[in-house]
Amino acid sequence: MTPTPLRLFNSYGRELRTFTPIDPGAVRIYSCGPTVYNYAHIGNLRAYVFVDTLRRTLAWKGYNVVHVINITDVGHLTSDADEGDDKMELSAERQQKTVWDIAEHYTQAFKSDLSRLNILPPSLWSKATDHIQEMIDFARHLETHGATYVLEDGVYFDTSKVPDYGKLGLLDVEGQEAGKRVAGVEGKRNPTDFAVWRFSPKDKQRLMEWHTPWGIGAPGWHLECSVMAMKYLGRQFDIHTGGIDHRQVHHCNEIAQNQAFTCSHDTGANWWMHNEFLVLRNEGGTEDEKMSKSKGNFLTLQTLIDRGVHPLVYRMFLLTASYRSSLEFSWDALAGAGAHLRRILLKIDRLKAEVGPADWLRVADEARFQSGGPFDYIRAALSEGLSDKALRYVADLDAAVAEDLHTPRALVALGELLDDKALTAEEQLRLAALADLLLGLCLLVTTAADLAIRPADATITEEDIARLIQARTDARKAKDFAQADALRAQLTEAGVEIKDGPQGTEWEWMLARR
RNA sequence: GGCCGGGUGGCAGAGUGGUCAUGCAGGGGAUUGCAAAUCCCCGUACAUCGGUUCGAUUCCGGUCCCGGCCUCCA
Repeated sequence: MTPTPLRLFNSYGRELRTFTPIDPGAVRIYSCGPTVYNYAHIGNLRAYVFVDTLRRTLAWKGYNVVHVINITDVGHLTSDADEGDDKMELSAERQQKTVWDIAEHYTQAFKSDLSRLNILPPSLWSKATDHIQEMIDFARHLETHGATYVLEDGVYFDTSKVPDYGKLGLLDVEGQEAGKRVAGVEGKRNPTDFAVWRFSPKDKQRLMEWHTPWGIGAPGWHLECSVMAMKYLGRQFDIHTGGIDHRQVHHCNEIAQNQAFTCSHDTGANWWMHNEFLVLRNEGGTEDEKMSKSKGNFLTLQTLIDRGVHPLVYRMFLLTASYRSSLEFSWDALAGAGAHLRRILLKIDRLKAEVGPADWLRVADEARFQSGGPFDYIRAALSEGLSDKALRYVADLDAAVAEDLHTPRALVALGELLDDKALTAEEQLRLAALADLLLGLCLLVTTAADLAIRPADATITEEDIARLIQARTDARKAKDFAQADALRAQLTEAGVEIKDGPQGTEWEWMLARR
């Protein structure tokens, strides 16, 4: 099998480029993480499934990966007009907790979401508040390079001091009208200038503030990423990821800070990659809208689970689209992904029964416990003895992800190989395990039955279900099919699906369908 | 207002200058007491109007509609 060279879309320049790491020993990745003042919504989580696909693809291609995700636990202002309150503080006040409790709670919730989605943990989590000293030092450094100036309410970055400001976002700096949507800050030299440090109001102590050479206040939110990425990954690393909304502002500003810091044209990362949004249709309307924490129109992973949707079904749903296309959320589409995944798992259940236990099957599971190592040895173990025909599917999978992480194509390949009668059962199972290295759907360790989870609003008890099923079995024995069908209808009504097999009648919660 | 990106069958979503996406849903059949699962079969979708071309859903231009960013946000 000839591997397809990995090509990744670089937002910086907007082009597909063949990936080559700076250091062949390890690919360094930085991902913008969450601000931990609320639960992550399922749109936020798309960003991390995307990065996970990137990491799996790199591991599949034989690379070591060092991956940093930051936790923003510094409150940033809810808006320019709303000074004094910040998100962390608001959240703390509302819940009568300290900001540290808030940060800890939502950080844990976030990590738990990633784990439920089978996302490989990063090599390092880095918290903004652990890097205050470094942020001050960094800002000072910028100052000595003449890239900042001080205004009444903060230290500002002068974006005219940097070459090509806004190139990543294709910003038309000249054409931007300052304050078009928001009252601009008095005294800014350029509309695109941004705060490196924001001073606290003179008359009010904020819950989170720090002393600096310029005054008391909190770091601007672009600062932390520049500082932490540089600290852990170096002045120039391989890939920086984030949501598409960061392309025009946050990342442009990060790049500007990096360039001013290093006095160079280097942006800080060779690849800047951005995932598109998950969008939600307006209530009753035809217009789509992104999910947004501040707008409150969001769904959490837990909401999905409460409605009987397994987290891996959500992951499956995300994989049906390219990370660079916006994806329309609907319960129908989600149910479709669930039905699809369920069918795949049923097939794999059958294959497992046919093939029986094997050492290579145990190896397949090890990918779940990797945290940055290449998948080479796993691929080797799984690929042993594959026919040419089977190897062509491996090449298909490889080509799919090599083309900018094209998971929809990988799913097509998976569907085809599970259908291909020219393959042996063992080959199909080995190939499914190989595909799962890239997809991360836990195909070999999850069963179709696992997907069916009890919806939070289910009222019937397991005991009642068992009783009804027994009654139906008795009715069937007595050939009272009318009674048997009535009992089935009763169970269906309660959200329970039953099926008669050779081992008797089994039941499952029906997959959530709105 | 400026900049960027879209509009593909019932739904989601690939892709391409000229016979195929795929999945889900739906229809028909086999099988089943009925179902489930499985197997077989089934759909002239490419916003719109012009242009280029032997040929355009795919290239170019106009129009309409939608989204993102310009404010914290994946």
